[in-house]
Amino acid sequence: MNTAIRYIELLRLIPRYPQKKSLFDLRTALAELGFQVSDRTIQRDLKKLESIFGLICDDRSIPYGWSFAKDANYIDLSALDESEAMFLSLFKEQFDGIINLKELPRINNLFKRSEAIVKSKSLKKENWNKKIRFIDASHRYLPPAIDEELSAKIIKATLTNFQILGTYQSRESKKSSQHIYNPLGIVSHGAVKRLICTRNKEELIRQLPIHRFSAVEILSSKAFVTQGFDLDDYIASGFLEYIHKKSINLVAEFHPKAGYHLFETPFTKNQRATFDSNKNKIILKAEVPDTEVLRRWILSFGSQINIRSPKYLRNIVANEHQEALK
Amino acid sequence: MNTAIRYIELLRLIPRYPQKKSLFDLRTALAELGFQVSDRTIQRDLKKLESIFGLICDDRSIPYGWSFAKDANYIDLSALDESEAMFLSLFKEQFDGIINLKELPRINNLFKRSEAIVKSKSLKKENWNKKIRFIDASHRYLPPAIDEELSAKIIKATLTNFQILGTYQSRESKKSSQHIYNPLGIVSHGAVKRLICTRNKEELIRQLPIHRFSAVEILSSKAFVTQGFDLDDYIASGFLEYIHKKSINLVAEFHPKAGYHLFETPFTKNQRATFDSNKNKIILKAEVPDTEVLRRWILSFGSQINIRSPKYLRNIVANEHQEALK
DNA sequence: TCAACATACGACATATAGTGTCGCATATAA
DNA sequence: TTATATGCGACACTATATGTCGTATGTTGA
Repeated sequence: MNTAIRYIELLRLIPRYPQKKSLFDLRTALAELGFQVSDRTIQRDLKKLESIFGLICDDRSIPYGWSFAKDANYIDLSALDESEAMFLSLFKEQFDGIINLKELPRINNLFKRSEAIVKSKSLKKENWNKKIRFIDASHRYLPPAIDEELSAKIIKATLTNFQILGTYQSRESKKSSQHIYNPLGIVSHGAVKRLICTRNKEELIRQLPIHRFSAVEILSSKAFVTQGFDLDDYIASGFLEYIHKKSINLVAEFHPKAGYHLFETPFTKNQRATFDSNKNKIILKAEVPDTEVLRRWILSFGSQINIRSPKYLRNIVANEHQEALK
Repeated sequence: MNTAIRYIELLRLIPRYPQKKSLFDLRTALAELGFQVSDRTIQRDLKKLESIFGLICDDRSIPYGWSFAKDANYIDLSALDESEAMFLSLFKEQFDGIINLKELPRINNLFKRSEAIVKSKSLKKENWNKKIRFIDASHRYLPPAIDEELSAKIIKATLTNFQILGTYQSRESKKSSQHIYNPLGIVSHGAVKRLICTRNKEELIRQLPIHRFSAVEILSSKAFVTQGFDLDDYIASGFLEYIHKKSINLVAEFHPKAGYHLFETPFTKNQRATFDSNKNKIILKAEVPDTEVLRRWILSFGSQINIRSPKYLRNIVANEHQEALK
C-alpha cells in the first residue's frame, strides 16, 4: 500500500522531457515526503513504471536521468515544473473572471498548485512573479455574480434535455416569477451566460441571462424541443448580438499609427491590409458581418478611421459622431 | 505492482462529488481495463485510498457511492466526467489561438482527453456539442504568428536572467539587425507579447514584440539588470499603453439601453451606477486611470454616452467626434 | 411485514510482491 | 590511475495483497 502511493508520488516528481531528474534527486524528494527507502528500491520502481507510464531513461551518462515522454498518456501525473507553473498562474491571471474555475476544478487545482510553486522561495528570490504581466487590450467588465450550483443545474438540464422549474427576475419588472422552461442551449457572451429556452408550452424562444435566476430545480420530465432549432443558426440570425447585415465588404482607411497593428494581429483571416504611401494611410479590406460589435470597433478608433465602403455604414458612423456632439 | 497501477486506474474512475460510483460500477470498469479482481479487493482498495486521496464514501444507502472530495489535493486524478469534458473542449475552442497550448502541455493533455469524450457516441447522440457556444463581446484580433521555440527561449532567458543574442526586425526598417539584449520582463498585451529589455550596455529600455524576432540564442552571460527597474512601475508609467492621467473621477451618462449592463457586469469594482428616472439616463461614477483603452471604450459607445466629468476628457471626446466628421 | 436477495466487512490461509543487503561491474571525476 | 559514485543481479526475509467464507446488515418487492 505504502508502495503504491510511493509510486504515485514518484511519478509526480518526474519532470517532462527534456528535463530530467537523477536517482539522487528523486530519492531526496521522496525522503522529504516521508518515503525513506533504499536506492535500490527506487531503481526498481522506475524500471517497473517505465513502460507503463511512458518514462524515458537517459542512460547516455551516469547518473541516469528520468523523465516523462512528451506524449505520454499519463503526462498529467508528471511533475509541475517551474516554467509551466509560471505560465499557468499567468494564464489564470489573464482569464480569471472570464472563465468559471468552479466549472473546471481540474484546471483550478492546477492553478492552485502553480501558485504554490510560483510563490515558493526559490522563485521569489529570482523575482519570477515580477517578470511577466498581462495587460488588457480592451476594457474588461467584471463578471456578474453567479450562484455556482444554480448555474451547474441549468447547464446539466440543458445537456441532458430535462425541463427546469426556475424563478427568474426579468430586466424590466422588479418582481420575479416562476415558470417551467425547456432549455435549448447556452450561449456565453462576454462575461454573461444566457440560457436559450422556451417557456413551458410556448413557442417563443427566449434568452435569459443565467445570473438573473434566483432558484432552479431540474424536473424529471423531458424538455420539449423546438422542432428544427439549431443553436448556430439562432446565433447567426442575430437575436443575441444584433447582426445588421450578414456580410459586407468593408473598406476602411487608418492613420498609420492606429492601423499598423493590422499587419501583425489581423482583423480577420480574409483581411487585405495595404499601405498607401501617397495618402500616408493604411487601407483595410475585409468581408465581415455588419454587427454591433463591428460598429463599436469602428467608433472606438474615433478620428483615426475613415470608412470608405459600404456607404450606408459610413453614413451611420458619421451620424453617430454628429449625434454624439450634441 | 499490478496493484499499484490498479490503484491509479481506480482513482481515475472515481468521479468528483456530488457524483458517485458504486462498487459494481467500479468493478465493471476495472474489469474492462483488464483488472479482474474480487469485489472484496476493490472494497479494500477504496478503504485504503480513502484517507490518503480524500475520497468520500456515501454510506447512507447501500450500495455505497464513492467520489472524490471537491477540494481533494489529488483531484487531478479523478475521472473526467462528461460535463467537465464538455466545458474543457468549449473552453479550448474559445481560447485556441490566444493561449499557447505548447506552453501548457498538461492543459493540452486535458483537452485531448476531453475531446475524446465529447466525440464519443453517447454525447454525439445527445448533441451536447451543439448546445453550448461562445460569442465574443468585443472584436478579437487574430494572434501574430509566433515561433514557439523562439518564444520559449526568450521567456526562459527572462526568467533566469540570461542575456539573449537576438535578430530583430524593427517596425520602421525593413532590414533586421542582431544585438545582445538584457531581458527585464515580458508583457502580454492583447494578442501581442513584448520583451521589455535593454540592448547590450545601453540604458534605454525597449519594448520589442516577440514575434518580430527571427532568431534567438540564450547566452551564458548573466543579464545586466537596470538598477531599480520594476515591471509594474514601468507599466504604470504608461510606456506600453498610453496612460494620460493616473486617476480621474469619471462621471458618464448612458442611454438606459446601452448602460443597463453596468448593473450586472460592472465597469470597475469601485463603480457607482444609478438610474436617473427624471432624465431617463444611467449615471456611472468611477475612479479610473485615463488611458487609451478608456478613451476607446468611451468612443465605442458613440452617441449613447455623455461624459460629464472631467471636463477636459469631455472636450477631447467631443473634439474626436468633430475630427471624425471631417 | 417478511422472505429473498444484495451488499459490506471481519477473519484466515495462502500467494505474491516488495525490501534491504551485499557484491560486482562499470562509469565518472580528480 | 585511483577513489568514488552509480547501476544492477541475486538472495533471504518481510510485508502486503488476495480469494474465500461466514455473518451481519440493508434493500426490495410481493
